[in-house]
Amino acid sequence: MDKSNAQILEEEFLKSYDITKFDRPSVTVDILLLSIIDEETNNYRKLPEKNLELLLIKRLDHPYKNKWALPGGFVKIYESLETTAYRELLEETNVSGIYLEQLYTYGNLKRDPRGRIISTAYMSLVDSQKLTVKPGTDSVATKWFKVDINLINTEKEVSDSGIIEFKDYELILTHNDIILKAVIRNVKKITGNKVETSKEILLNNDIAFDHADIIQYGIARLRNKVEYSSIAFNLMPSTFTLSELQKVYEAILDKDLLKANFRRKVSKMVTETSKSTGSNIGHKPAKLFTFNSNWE
Amino acid sequence: MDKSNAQILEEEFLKSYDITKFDRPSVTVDILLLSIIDEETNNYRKLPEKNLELLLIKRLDHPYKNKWALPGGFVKIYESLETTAYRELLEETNVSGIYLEQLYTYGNLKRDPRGRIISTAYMSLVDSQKLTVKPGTDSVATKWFKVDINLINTEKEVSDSGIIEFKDYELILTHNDIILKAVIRNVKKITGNKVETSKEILLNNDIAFDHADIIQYGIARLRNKVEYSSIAFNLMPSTFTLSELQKVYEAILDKDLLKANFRRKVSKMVTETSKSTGSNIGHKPAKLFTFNSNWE
DNA sequence: ATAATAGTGTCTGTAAGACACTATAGT
DNA sequence: ACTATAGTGTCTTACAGACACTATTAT
Repeated sequence: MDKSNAQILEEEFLKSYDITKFDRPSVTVDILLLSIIDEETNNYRKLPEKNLELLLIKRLDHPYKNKWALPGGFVKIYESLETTAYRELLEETNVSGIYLEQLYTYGNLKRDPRGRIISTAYMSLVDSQKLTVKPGTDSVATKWFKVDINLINTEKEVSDSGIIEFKDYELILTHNDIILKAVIRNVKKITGNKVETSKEILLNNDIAFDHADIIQYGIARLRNKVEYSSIAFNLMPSTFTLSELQKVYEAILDKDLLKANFRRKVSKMVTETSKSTGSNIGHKPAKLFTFNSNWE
Repeated sequence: MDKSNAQILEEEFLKSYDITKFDRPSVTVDILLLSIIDEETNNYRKLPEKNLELLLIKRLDHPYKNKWALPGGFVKIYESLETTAYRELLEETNVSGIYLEQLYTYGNLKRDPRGRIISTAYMSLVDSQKLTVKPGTDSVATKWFKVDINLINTEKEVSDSGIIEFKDYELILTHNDIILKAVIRNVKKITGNKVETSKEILLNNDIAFDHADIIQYGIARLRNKVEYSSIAFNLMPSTFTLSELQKVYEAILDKDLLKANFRRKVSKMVTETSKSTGSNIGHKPAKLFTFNSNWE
């Protein structure tokens, strides 16, 4: 009886509560869609190099007209954030059920000139073989860009009040002749016991909004996660050779790995199949593996 | 000339663009404010036990009237997410400049009965000695709860389509006689190469909204981060003994650590001072240390 | 034979975990 | 003497990194 009374009171409260009367921001979702794409090779016996690539859309309208942006859009009132992300992904790639992970929510006041817009960034990974919109054959406005991020400068300032460290990363996105560049500064401020980090875009000509920041953050997360999780398998087809897997790791980490060590590292995450790669490849065939879903 | 033309076009576009005409969600910030609080002890020569505690507010209004909730509030149109978080922290604790880290953004449709409300959760860590509102002397509606999270059940279902794993965590929050309990199920679905995770609240009587979920997520993040970062020092005063530091690690991780191993692990993160703990403590005095801001 | 990939064995150094031991203050 | 904390030394195991070596296929 008491409880049902409380329920009635709550219902009455909610009936008279009009949330729309408060001034509030808009919310969007931006998606860092990543894939591994093979480089062309003319040597039949050489394995193709693999690159980490990212989907960008050329903006046809203001603001940031003609600049390149992450796919994304407004969160509808009847959609969860994930639903919005999956809807955008389906619109851009025609694939569903792919890997999706929330990255970070960007809420600075001036990040969008249209007004107060908060954006939750997601990272999505897809095996390029599943893409119906193949790289190269896509529309004018949607292109896959090879991603390069390099640490180009570090500075350290020591003072009485603490330490300030800068790490400047150069982000280079390439699609044929189109080259987009940005420099993102990561700031680490140490005062007493407290470590504070912040970011700043030092240079950016062609990447819309704060998307250069999102890209750098997402790639850093991927590089970190690939070292201890099975996240890279989201970029692989259902069967693959260990060399292919290694090239994916190398594309993500942007460094060469030693074969023997790599194989030891992934050994528990993969299962050997009875099949091997076909013939006419000019070298020893390799065993095909699948992801070991019993890992961990 | 061309550029200024484009600028004029952009300005015109923005002038006619009214973002408020779209239906949109509201945004709040919720804060997981954590501190380490000493247990009372009657033995003068024993060091006090330390507990990880969390600030909750008893809701005086609907919805979830009389339930306990994380401090938080609506993001004002002129505030960044961080600004909102710091404002809320200042209101609750009267301390500024403390550690703050974004956790996750919760955007499910039904998470708040008042309407469509998206919430970005932050985790904040504070040295309890800095708190002006001391635990115990606080207002009726604001209390510090000891946090316990235990894995109480795991299940694994293997089928043709993949593997589903459940991990059920029991969350217990205690403040004197007040005991709040919830059970949060973490689901891991493995299909092919893809690993998908989701969460579900199985049982929850006294914790408002989806805050039990946020608490479990934040504590998991803290437990993870304490192993490889200097995050725990945000909970320490400017000088401390290694035993005190160890007790903080033990409170966070909820397990005992071996002294020699612990000291090796933190050795590079601390700097020895010339001072030691005072006298009349019934045992050998300990050296005082500070955080080594040159670490990493 | 040569070019290319496939696959394995072993050494070294570092770090984590377990455990045993010594030292010191106050009653 | 006893209680409690402070502080160090060493053994084992596991794992990451470097490197050397063998095997197989197509031209």
